[in-house]
Amino acid sequence: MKQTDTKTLILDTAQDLIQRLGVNGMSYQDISEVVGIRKASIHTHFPKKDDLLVALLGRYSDRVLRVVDGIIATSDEPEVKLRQYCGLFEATLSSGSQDKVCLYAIVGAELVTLNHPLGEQVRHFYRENEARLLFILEQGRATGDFRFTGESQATAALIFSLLEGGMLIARANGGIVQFQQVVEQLIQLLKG
Amino acid sequence: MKQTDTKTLILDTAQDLIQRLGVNGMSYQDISEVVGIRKASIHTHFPKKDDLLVALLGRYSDRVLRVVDGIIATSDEPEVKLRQYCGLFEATLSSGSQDKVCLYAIVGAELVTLNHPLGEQVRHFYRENEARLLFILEQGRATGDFRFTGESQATAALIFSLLEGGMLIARANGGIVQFQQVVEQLIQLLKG
DNA sequence: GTCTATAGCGCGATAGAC
DNA sequence: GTCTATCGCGCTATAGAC
Repeated sequence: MKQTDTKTLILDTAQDLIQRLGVNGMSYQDISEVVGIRKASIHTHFPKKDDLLVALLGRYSDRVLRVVDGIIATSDEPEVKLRQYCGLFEATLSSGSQDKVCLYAIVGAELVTLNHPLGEQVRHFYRENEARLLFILEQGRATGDFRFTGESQATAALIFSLLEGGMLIARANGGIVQFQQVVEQLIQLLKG
Repeated sequence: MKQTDTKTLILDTAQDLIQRLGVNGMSYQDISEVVGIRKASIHTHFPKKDDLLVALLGRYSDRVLRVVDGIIATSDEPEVKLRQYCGLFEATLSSGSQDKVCLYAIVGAELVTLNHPLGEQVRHFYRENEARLLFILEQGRATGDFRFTGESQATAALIFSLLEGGMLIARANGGIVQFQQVVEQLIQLLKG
């Protein structure tokens, strides 16, 4: 297994910084100070900042969706699957440096300032997550775990909006405890 | 009634720009091009950028909370009040320039990059909104309009997170129609 | 692949004329 | 109150030595 090469170190650092400061709040200089190389050297690995962002968003999306697919593939009850899915977001909120939110929550807020194809990557991540939530919800309705009325698709969008927004709100006010309570309340509402 | 003086024009323009681009994506130069004065002239009204931001966040918060208090003060059913509250966010999404979200959603995403006392203003806005949602929810439980189980406080945080996050998600994917469907689904869940 | 050095630009902010 | 002009800074990005 390859050790953490410089390219990976740059991506890891950039991800941490963006999850706290946003794309427009992070610079190559910030990365260089953490990684321990000069900012000019970063351009060797990612010539343009957009090159770095494309790679970073792709890696993050791939990782998350792979884990989510793993959760869905289990034989656990739908409620357990949903709790595990929400747990991914909760883990992000408390991992590594403080004040971190989902990468795609903060990048989504900066959507209008992004160049192609970054906006499309954001849309793709949102759609893929909602599709997986839809699957869990319909499975839960079939088993009787969930008893809510209305459209499953709208409920999937509701949950995803809630999780992404919840991280931003919790970071500013209430912290991880409030986030956990919100998730628990969501489960209660879905169980009717 | 005083005409739209330059100071108000600057605030209006800055608000529109920030709701689309964020604080770190908007500049005095951007404002000057819309208002039609030189960027140096903006410093006459708001010497530092933070001065402008403090004034803007204060004005926005005051306006929203005043409207919300008006909604609460009516004799409408709690469900109607909640729909009107959510309607405020929906109206923002489709008002003026496209791709706008709640000012405090995008500023909240940039929270870590803000200087004092901007972070505290963000927290205040979130708390005040959750408090008003809590009032509506408990009134709805008392009247029987809402039949959900669990904590009202967590549910208030849930709704607020959902609305702020929903605007960001809807702007990127799904648009105002999805936002409306999510709100409708929320009401369904609360009515049990 | 990393370094030094620098170009070129946009930013917030200030000085001083009108 | 608005203007022109400019400062100083941080940013992305590039050139060229090692």
